[in-house]
Amino acid sequence: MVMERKRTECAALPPGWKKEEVIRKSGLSAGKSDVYYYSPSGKKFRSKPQLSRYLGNSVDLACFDFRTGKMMPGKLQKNKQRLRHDALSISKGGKMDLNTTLPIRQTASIFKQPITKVTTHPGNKVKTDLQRATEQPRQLFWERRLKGLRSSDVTEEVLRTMDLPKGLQSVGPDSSDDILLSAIASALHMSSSPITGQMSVAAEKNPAIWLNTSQPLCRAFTVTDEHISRRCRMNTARPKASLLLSSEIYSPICDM
DNA sequence: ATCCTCGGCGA
DNA sequence: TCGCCGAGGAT
Repeated sequence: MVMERKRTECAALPPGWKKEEVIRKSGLSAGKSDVYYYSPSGKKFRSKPQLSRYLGNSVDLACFDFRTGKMMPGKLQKNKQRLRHDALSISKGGKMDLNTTLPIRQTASIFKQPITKVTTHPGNKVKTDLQRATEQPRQLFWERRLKGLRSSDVTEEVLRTMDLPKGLQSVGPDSSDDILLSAIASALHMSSSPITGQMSVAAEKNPAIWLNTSQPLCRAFTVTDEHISRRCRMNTARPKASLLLSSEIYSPICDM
């Protein structure tokens, strides 16, 4: 007979996290117990440091008691954040777990090593630049993977694709309007800085070298007063909440 | 290969 | 004593 073990939802952690307590049944430590936690994706955690590393700053475990699974106010113990090899977070299903803390190598490597993030390096222009040190590397033309993606509403019907204004022109290989649309929509979401398109003239001739990966694959464009006034007139005609994503963010594009 | 379990080290 | 994690055995 197989002993079923209860994994109980842990209220102190984000939804989906389960806790399990296993009693040791033999050996010198018989009668003692081990506590494990399971992420929503099924990855097993067997210590507080391991859990802390995984959740990062999104959850403050300072007063979290690993054994009981409850927050214990007034229990401010030290919580050092060592980086060790279980940073490689492929879960049981073979899928990469989401929400892993940043400075950790997520790509496959025969060496299970964390990334040492150097943010202070006098004399080195690049690494001293906080913007660049924080920025994740991006694949050139990564937008191509967005090809074919369509938005849909709750009834699963594919919504009308948005038309791009003639002023926007694509740059790079495999240039098509649907990729460009996805790229711009993505850029608006991901970046807090202005979307300008590819400013460098060289990017048009040799995008593989001159491409600015934080900008969408389109030529530099300008928005005129004419665009904006037309935009305002369209406002009242737009159907409400037709997109799951924020229509406010998309609106400058779809009707311009 | 992964998973489970208990030993054993260090705080 | 307890938390953490290595490592051997199980699967």
